[in-house]
Amino acid sequence: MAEVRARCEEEKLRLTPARECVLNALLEAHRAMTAYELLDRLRDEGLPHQPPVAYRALDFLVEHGFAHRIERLSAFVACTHGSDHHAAAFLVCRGCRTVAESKLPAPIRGIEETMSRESFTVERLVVEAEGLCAACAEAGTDTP
Amino acid sequence: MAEVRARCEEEKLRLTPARECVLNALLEAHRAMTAYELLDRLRDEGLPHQPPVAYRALDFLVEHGFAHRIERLSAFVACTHGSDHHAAAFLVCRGCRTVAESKLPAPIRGIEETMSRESFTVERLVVEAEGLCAACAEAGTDTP
DNA sequence: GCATAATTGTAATGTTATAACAGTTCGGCT
DNA sequence: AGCCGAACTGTTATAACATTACAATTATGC
Ligand SMILES: [Zn+2]
Ligand SMILES: [Zn+2]
Ligand SMILES: [Zn+2]
Ligand SMILES: [Zn+2]
Repeated sequence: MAEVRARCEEEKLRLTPARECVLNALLEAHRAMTAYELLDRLRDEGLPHQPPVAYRALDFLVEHGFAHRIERLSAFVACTHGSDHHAAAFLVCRGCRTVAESKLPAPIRGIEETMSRESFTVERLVVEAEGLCAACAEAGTDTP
Repeated sequence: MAEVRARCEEEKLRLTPARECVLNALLEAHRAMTAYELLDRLRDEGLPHQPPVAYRALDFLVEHGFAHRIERLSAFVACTHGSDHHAAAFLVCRGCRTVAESKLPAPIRGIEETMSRESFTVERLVVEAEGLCAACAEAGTDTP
């Protein structure tokens, strides 16, 4: 959080109350949260809590690399790697919705050939592995 | 479509009218369609058209590998590779919503180490590249 | 034929996301 | 200090996507 504040100072970004509240919630949760869960948090903090408030804060956080959207969950997590808008892969537990973030250093074999064959311009790459984390696999969340 | 009918015969799957109508729509479209677009199609064909009809047909088609869900679009495409429930990567054009499917032969470098470190069990892998297809890049869909 | 499992029909509801627009605050400029 | 335009906020309304629940029907194996 201190890191984030520093980066905002440095890059002249405005970390307004709603944005800070949303980021704090994500940092504390250590798991993916939906926009509406974040709205609840905003309400608890006495901040305005109509849907656009959360979505605007999330747009800001995602745009500047402080958070990521998890497509599989229609939900959001705090970024666990400092650097700006990097490509990443996510391990998404369907049991507890925790998300582990892994840097994505290498291009993905199999996709580049199709890309070049179709001359497709990639702007964003989504890589999400859905499954069970160690704790949920142990607990048998799949076959209760 | 003939192929699909053959596989259903072989595996004793019931390709009911709603399921067939939805699959036909997807095969003809050559692009991702939402559940509600498919409901319109069902209505046009005189079939029932409440949301669960489309979602149930799509569940069937996805489960048996005849279609894929594109998370980025909350939409669905027909599978362009015959074999059953294979991993795949998708090139998703944000201009025209066409989707190119690429087989995903190799594991993704960078994600396995995190997987094993966290002892995470992967059940499904989502790989979607969002960008512009050649036609849309040409047409300048991004800066109109 | 009869039990069972799979599928269908339908209403109601829940969840996720955006459009639109008036008002306010911020930062740079003169 | 006063003004401008850009960024941001507050709010209402609505669009788009998805599921629950339950009764009714149809297929399949014995
Ligand atoms: Zn990150
Ligand atoms: Zn878990
Ligand atoms: Zn496929
Ligand atoms: Zn296109």
